[in-house]
Amino acid sequence: MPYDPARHGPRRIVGPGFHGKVHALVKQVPAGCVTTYGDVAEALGSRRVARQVGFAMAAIDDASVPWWRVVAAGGCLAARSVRAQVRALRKEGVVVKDERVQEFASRRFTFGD
DNA sequence: GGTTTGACCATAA
DNA sequence: CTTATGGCCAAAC
Repeated sequence: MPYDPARHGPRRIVGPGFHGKVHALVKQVPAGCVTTYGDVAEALGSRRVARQVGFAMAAIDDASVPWWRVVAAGGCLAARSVRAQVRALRKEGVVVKDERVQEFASRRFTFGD
């Protein structure tokens, strides 16, 4: 039985601890730049929580978090709606080709480094 | 409180 | 290039 908001209530937009941190970091990414799940994970402590970062992104149901600036390692797009992500990125001047961010290295945004 | 599930990543073959 | 595998862990159920 899938999740039914009508009966189980709304999902937490800004979840506890982990989600909150992920969202906060993603909001720090300036327009025209991209970051990776791994980088966000590393900023949170371990690269290995990259999955959870993705999970946190999936929980986003709000436009306040620029989720489209988060891509997979190597500049690959891995969002659920790659189409929408490409559109959003190109709108900000990011060149995307074949689900790959061009000039990824220079467009990459790092948090603590 | 155990099981399932994920928008991942690095490594190996 | 592809496929397989292990790892890690929060949140949902």
